[in-house]
Amino acid sequence: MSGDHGIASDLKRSDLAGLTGCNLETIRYYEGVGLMPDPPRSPAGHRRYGAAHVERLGFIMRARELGFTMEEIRGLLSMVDRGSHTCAEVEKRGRHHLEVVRAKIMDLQNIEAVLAETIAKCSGSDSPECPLLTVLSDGTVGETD
Amino acid sequence: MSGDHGIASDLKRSDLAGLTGCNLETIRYYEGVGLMPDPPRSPAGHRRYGAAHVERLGFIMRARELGFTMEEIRGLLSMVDRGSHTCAEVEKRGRHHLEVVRAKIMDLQNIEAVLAETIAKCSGSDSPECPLLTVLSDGTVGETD
DNA sequence: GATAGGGTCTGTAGCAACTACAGGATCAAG
DNA sequence: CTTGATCCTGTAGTTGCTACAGACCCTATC
Repeated sequence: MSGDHGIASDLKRSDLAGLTGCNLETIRYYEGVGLMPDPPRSPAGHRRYGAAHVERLGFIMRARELGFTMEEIRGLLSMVDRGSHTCAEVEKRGRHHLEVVRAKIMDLQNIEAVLAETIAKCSGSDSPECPLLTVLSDGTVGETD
Repeated sequence: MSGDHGIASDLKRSDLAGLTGCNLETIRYYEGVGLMPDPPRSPAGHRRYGAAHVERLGFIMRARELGFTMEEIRGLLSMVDRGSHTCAEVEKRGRHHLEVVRAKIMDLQNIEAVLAETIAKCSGSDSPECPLLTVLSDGTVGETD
């Protein structure tokens, strides 16, 4: 029981990438912008990662998958790093992000409705007349005559 | 009846921006990337726009509002410019874009579901225990015990 | 006619969030 | 000991703009 017992230690950058599914270069990028800590180096200067890095990168990747921005992730991580996080604060940020996601969904649903409605009127013929081009040219949506 | 009869001619860049709602700098950007043609210039080199520019910029802006990429818009515009467009081809591209939009909506809806479900379990207390942090740390979604 | 203030011109840098090189050092296998 | 894979660094490219700096120019007022 001396801390690391061989689960994941002394990993190269490619190992970390392989384990997490993260792009190799992205790891370096995350280090550069301060989301990932600068890892210890081998005598020759090669990065060596441990289990903590795997976890932290996993956290970042899952947060990205949920659409959190880098700034939001930076905020969450620094709270956790300082040990100053509370469920209330995390929930607040999560709810804010949820609002953003819902707003994006609504934007896209509006787009989808206009596109679907317009395309439905397309003849699919070789004529240059096209409802979609009309919408783009005139901004006339959903006007049948 | 000599072509332009004063509806919109000899516009400055700021006029075009004001008429269309487009950002001033964005107009120059669209010219730079070839979506908008290089306009005629006044003797001093200032851009002068006409009704055709207003229309084309409107087309571009409406296409952007519908989420078309610059490349897609470039394609649509060059078809129209060449007069080689058919409703069938435009519809095809529209349908492709619609698929992309729908895929984005589904991605976001997945995110929304995970976020909403997770946040619903938050206590909102000052405890450091937080379902959202757990999901981000472990990737455990929707597992109650 | 001079001047003050705006608008316009160009080129360039910045944003998010990566991704992809180039050119060199190093490691691991045979 | 050599070869090829991997690693290192720095930098440029991506998408779609936006914003600035520093130099012009235009218009109105006195």
